[in-house]
Amino acid sequence: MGVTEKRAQHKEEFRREILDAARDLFIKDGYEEFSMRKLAQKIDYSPTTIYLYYKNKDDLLLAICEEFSEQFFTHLHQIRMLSNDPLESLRQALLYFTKFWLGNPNQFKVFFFTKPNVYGTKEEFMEKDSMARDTYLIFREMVRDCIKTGKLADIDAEVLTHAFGVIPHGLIAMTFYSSSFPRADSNVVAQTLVDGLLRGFQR
Amino acid sequence: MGVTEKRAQHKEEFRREILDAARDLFIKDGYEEFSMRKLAQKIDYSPTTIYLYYKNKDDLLLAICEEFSEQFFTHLHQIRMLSNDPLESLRQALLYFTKFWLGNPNQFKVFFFTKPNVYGTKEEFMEKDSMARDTYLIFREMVRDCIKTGKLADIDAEVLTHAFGVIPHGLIAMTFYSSSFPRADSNVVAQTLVDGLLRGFQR
DNA sequence: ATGATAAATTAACACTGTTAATATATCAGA
DNA sequence: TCTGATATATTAACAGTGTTAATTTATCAT
Repeated sequence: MGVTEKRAQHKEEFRREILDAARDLFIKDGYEEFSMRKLAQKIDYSPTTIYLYYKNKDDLLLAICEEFSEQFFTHLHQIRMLSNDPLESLRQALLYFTKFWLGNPNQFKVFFFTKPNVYGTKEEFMEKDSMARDTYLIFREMVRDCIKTGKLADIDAEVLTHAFGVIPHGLIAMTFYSSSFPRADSNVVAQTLVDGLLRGFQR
Repeated sequence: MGVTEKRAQHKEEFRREILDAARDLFIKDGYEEFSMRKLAQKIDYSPTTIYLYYKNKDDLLLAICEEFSEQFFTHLHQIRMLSNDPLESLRQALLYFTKFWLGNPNQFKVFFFTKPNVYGTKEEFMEKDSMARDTYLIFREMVRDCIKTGKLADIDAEVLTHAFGVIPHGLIAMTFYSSSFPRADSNVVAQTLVDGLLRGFQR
């Protein structure tokens, strides 16, 4: 192995090391606690060193998001394959997301509440290849499956996808951000909402 | 008028002046741009002067929230009085919130996405008298109206209130925070969601 | 005019993400 | 092994945040 290759490999290893530390810090101490300086301290390097491996904070957060998106995609894929009832698949997908994010609030925060958004604009998200985009696309396909097979009302698929997305999104956002406002048990509300909405859109 | 009263009055006037400037800065330049230092500059005082009139940033934000909550409460009250159909009232209330917040994203942000929450914990919110609490209570009452009159399924009122709250909440949060992800027209989705959910919960 | 009180200010602290300039380590070729 | 180049890491700095303590300035009754 040439020296340039060895260098490249080492660089890749270090990138991973930083990413792992970042994910740990993120999950353990939370989004609010995360900072480049704290990450630097954790990996025993100066804060600026990180910038040699990741363009900036967003770049690092994006890498974390992509890791999780891979999980999402794989899971949705399985759900879709395992059942012949597209309505049941969609229900499971919705409950999967709510359950996952209820258990990983910080991950939810990076994903949806980073300013500016880690995935850029709506257009950039759709143009650039990413696991997050693939996840969105397969989710939309699951909604389309329901419409095509006549399980759901023939409403515009984009609208319906968006509408269903609101459920886990709103629920988690409410649970973790709007903690002042009275709330019932999140899991119960999730079940109720998913059931209610699927019933409401059935034709 | 005694001098102490004049002083007190002046103090109250100044509090208002700060509040007005704060609201302006907030609505115009947005939540992210708002800072105590910028507010101070706007009213031509030093940053620390504000602290003589408001305990801290949260205290100031709370005051803004209460102003808006008064609007909410009044509006919900009207809606409830004007119609005999509780289901229609609830529908209007939900659309009112979505519409209001779509037009006032920054207000939504203070309300639900301030860390720590301006209204404190769930318990503090329910114990302490506030316009926000009154708004929540009347909204819950509207949900109860629907259940009592048999318009909605007999599900726990807290759960149902929470579930309905998720709709405007999730929709706005998605629109303004998760701007990377593909979205259909927010107003269309709002209509679709409210209709769908009300249908799903009808008995 | 003096002394007390109220009001406003300056200085400071401990943070944040990020850049430019600088120092240190690594390694190929002479 | 010494030199020069390159890659890597560090320090110093900027402009910003909310907030507190100490200090100055203004107001007003005696």
